[in-house]
Amino acid sequence: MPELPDVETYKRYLDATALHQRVARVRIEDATVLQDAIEPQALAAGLTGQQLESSRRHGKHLFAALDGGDWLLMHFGMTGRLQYYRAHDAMPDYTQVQLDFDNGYHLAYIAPRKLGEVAIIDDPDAFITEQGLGPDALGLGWDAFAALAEGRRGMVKTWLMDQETMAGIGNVYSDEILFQARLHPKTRLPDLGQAGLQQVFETMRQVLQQAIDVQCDPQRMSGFLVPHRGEGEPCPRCAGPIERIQAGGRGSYYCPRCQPAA
DNA sequence: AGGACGCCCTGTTCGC
DNA sequence: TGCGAACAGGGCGTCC
Repeated sequence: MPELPDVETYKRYLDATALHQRVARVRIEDATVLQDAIEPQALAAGLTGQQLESSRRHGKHLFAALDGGDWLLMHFGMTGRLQYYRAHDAMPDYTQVQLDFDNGYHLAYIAPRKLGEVAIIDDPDAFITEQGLGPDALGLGWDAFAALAEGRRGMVKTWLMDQETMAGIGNVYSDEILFQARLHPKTRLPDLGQAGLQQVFETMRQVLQQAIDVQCDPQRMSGFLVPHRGEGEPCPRCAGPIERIQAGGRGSYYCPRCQPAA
């Protein structure tokens, strides 16, 4: 479930571990995550001899600048993550792509369900435009957020999750935002009103920032629905049973007491 | 435009 | 105990 807060946490992890070391070798254990965007040989050639100089995140995408000018692109699908580890430790299970640095350390891109993407691109901004990604959800101000809602009549949940509207929010955090804003998962945008929309905006910012602050550790997310995503789990507000319904084609967890239908 | 649905992908969980 | 179905969910495509 790597969404914006998770990928931001990965970014900080990468920044704290893997920058400014020369890539001595690239291991491609399984090319599925290259998604036909790049040939394995081209990925290896593009990374070997390079250093990761810096990184930036847009929504759920992470980009690392190479000193040669290109960028390493990483998307994590639903199970992807990074692990930086010592020379003699075992390669983590489900490592798909790994960078071996000249200091002996490794950076593993791990994705058990292979739904992510690893590639090399020359320009993140062009990539964002080509993919049709909207602005990063955490970089949005109120005016821009309100403008994105204009004319939209669908569910708030699917709107928040639509990466072309804004980038970064997925199923888990859209549920969380609606839970904390006390809105039913099927609430529609026109039913919000100006005050309701503002409430969603403020809750969105708060939820994303708080998740980042605790490095997405569910055990530290007090008051969050995240650690209670399961039918019959106790609601963190009222202790009533959490329910699951389909909304926007995804399983959606919510508290029927705290989030009554409008 | 919006929404339901299927597919990709595979480890884990659950029901019989 | 074992086996298959359901589920997890980001992203994409299709159809109504």
